[in-house]
Amino acid sequence: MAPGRRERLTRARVVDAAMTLADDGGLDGLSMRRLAEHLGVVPMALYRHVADKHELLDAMIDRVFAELTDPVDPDWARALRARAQSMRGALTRHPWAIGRMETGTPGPANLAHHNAVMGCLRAGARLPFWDAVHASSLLDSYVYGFALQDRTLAGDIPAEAARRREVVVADGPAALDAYPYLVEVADQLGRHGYDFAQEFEIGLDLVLDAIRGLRPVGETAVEGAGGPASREPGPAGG
Amino acid sequence: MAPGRRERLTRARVVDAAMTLADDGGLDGLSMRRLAEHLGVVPMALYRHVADKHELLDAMIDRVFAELTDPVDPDWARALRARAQSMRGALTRHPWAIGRMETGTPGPANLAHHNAVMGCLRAGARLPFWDAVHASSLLDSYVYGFALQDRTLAGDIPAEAARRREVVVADGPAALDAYPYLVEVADQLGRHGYDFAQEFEIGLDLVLDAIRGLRPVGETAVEGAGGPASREPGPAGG
DNA sequence: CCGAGTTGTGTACGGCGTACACCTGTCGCG
DNA sequence: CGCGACAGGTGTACGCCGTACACAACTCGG
Repeated sequence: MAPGRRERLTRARVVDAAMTLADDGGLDGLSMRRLAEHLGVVPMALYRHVADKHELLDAMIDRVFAELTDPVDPDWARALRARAQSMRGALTRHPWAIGRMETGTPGPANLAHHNAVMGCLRAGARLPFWDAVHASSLLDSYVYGFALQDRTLAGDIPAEAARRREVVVADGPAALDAYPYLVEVADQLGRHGYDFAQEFEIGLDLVLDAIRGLRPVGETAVEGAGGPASREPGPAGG
Repeated sequence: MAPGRRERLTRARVVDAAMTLADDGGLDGLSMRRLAEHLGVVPMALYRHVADKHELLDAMIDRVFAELTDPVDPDWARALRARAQSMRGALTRHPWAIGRMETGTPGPANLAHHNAVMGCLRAGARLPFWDAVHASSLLDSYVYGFALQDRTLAGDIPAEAARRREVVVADGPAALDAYPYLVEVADQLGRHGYDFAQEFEIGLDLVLDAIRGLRPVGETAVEGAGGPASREPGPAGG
């Protein structure tokens, strides 16, 4: 075997392999020992490159943020839409990430993303500071929340609808009458299917419209719009 | 010691204790062994009342759904608002639940909740079936997503803002220029504080307004509004 | 009072994260 | 070329974890 019969371990290689393992097998399937084996190395070797499992997870999260596209669209709404879509894509590829996106120490890609969103809202949409905060909160909440639901129900929806129906029925003979609206949902979804991507778009449109509604109508331009500058008091006193 | 010198173990008692442990200490702090000790019992005793840890978690989740209030307000928007607020309250009390609300087999309280929401939208707001689905998806996504962010940032916001600023600065001397909008956020939040409850209300209003916008204006009543009945094709062929 | 079934116990196994001491391969420098 | 230092990989070990399995003790209908 030539010089270095095995590729030297790197922090990057460790994080890469960890993401691969998590992508198929979930976070439960990711153990330091399995990760080490996957890399052809003894478990403790990993600790030369990450402080502990927690730090590894933080690094993985920032990798997810790093996958987000950075659109240059001058239309702020289109740019936000692209960011939201790219976030949903990343969270669909890495469902294990959802519960931890805003946990732990934020990495640089995380910071860059949130900075860019605020930039869209402040400089692009010309929103006053606190309106931009509200908009950012609403948008993030929607995207994260949607991904959260998407994640679990992402499988075969007609089958899942049928299964849910079984659950309801198992609850007792009168259950079908107790949950009439759920029965309708199960029936319709079973019949017509359900496209998460399209559902996401519909909600995203509603959210973006709501953000548009924050803009003072007839606003034209000028005034501190080029950069950050607060103009109003906070929403409350903490 | 009288008959049964120690209260008999019950599934309910097990789930209760598990929620207490999870409420302070998070899911990581909840182990079958600690739970058993907390109940003054040997670990394996728990397995007479829950099949395994997974089933225990499912039961805990349905307990969270069971905490939701069931408002009787005839105004559908007020009812939805109350439900959303009560969901946020429950998720704030039990932050460990957020990532698992829609995972695993849904329990009866879960079913009842979603059935009630669809009921509000179909019978109350008189939305066509697919609009009700969109509205439900949007509302749930917002509430879950908000809770997800709330959970991690729930601490002392000014301190957190300062910490974030440190993180940014640590990134390099030019970082403050690289993330101007984040710096603004950190400064403003540090100065004025941040009230999650109020932020939630603001976003919730926007979401409810958006849902109101789904209603055909001038709609008056009648037609299948009293109960489920599909009127349109699905959003896509899934 | 007894026998059966339910409920709690003891022991044990394999897997986990990781502390700590050790070996080894690599490279700068004389 | 030789060697010393040091970063990077290893081996062993500890204390947790979830839980399978066989057994003991309590409860209760007959």
